[in-house]
Amino acid sequence: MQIVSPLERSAITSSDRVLFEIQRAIVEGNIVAGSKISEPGLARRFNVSRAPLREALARLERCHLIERIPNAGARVVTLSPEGLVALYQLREELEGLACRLAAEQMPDSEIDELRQLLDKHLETQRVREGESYYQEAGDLDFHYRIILGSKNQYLINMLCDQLYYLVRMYRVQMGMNGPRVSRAFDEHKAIINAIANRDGELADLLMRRHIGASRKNIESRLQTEKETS
Amino acid sequence: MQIVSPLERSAITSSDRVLFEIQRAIVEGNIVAGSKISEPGLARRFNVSRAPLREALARLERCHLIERIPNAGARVVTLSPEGLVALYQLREELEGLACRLAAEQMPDSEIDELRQLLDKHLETQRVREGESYYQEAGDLDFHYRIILGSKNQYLINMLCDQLYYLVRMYRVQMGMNGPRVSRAFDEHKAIINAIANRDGELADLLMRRHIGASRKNIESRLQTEKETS
DNA sequence: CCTTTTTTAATTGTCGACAATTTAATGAGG
DNA sequence: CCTCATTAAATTGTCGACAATTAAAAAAGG
Repeated sequence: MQIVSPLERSAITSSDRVLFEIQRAIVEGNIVAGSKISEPGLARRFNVSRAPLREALARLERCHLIERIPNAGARVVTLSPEGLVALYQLREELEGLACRLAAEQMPDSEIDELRQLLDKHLETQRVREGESYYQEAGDLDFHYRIILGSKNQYLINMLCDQLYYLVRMYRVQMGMNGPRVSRAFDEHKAIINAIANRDGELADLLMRRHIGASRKNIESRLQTEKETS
Repeated sequence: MQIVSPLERSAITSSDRVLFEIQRAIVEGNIVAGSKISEPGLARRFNVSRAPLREALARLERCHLIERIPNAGARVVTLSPEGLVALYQLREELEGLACRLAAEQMPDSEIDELRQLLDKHLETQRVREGESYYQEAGDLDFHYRIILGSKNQYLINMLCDQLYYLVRMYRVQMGMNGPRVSRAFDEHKAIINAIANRDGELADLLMRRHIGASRKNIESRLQTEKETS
């Protein structure tokens, strides 16, 4: 089960291909956070000219995975507690809104699909105890579908095509798994129930809490990491 | 009083320059909504090669001012009631959040400045009765400052560097001015008062209403335009 | 030995040309 | 006359090279 973003569906051009490869490398830490990016270096490494590479860099900047300074170059972002808080503040609002809209817009068929998917993930989760990769994939799948269910193109673009790469980066690079998994499943269930009941207000509230809990979970990791340094 | 976005501060490279020119042309309708974009054509028109032009196009896509299809080209976005609603749904959430954060984060000095600015705008408004350009500039200035006051970099980037160009495009192309102006000033006053009182919750609520009213105002214009066609 | 200036190297931004793909035009067939 | 296939034109994507700017290294001065 690959974690594939909506954008990644179709890698048409060679600029797309290199974008996805670099994106993954940054998220997974193969290109380390905070390091400087060399255009000629990356171009050689991924066997493309600088033209498509620069286009990819522009799109990486949009996801906040790199920061560019004119005439000076680009750096991979550095993860920080402040950045994490800022990111999750936004997620709470946006995904709360997504839930409210999804409660109005999602057709019953999509809701059923999402329910089935939750059950399926729960089973594979039991089998593959402790493999955080599958947990993350399942969680992302859940959130993606609700966001898409909002049918708001700007909301979808912001979350799925921009912020979620950073969310994954925070999770992956601080090894998100741990004891919160089973609780997350229950929370997901409650959210989808609220959406099925067309109770947007409740779905909104539950999603905000859900993300808030998730944030605190990562925050504690960032804290312990800080203490041991 | 030019309407200058935070990004526009410094047009370092020639790609920046052409970006701002095209951005303005699209927002003001000099490049008509829905029209196809010709890379060679624009390159000649703005006296640059296609390399910086394409970089500018990539950044225009990020503000949702154009839509690109791989190997097919780019089109200027078309304005629609659905798009407007989706855009303002997001603004309500995001600027509501901005107010809540600003109530915590803005130093008193910034709040005072904003108050003075409001008064100044009110005066120049009385003098230049009916000039919608100054109204818009004043309104944008107000919203920008609150967003910046939130100190949340992702929020700032999304609103000021991405969505606000589209907001302006909707406003400019349907001639926003009209009878809402004086009421907007009162609403602005109430919001800044709530922030000064460090009442984030109230500021949040007031901003949501303020934007909701603004949305309905534009919606009615889009409606009448539809009826006369 | 440290600071400042000059020189060098490297990197970024821009250009023009070519290759690949798509769109438009042309022609053949029904 | 319309539809489909083929060809031609135009547009997009990619490449390598040059110009401009910035960062690093070396040299001069205190």
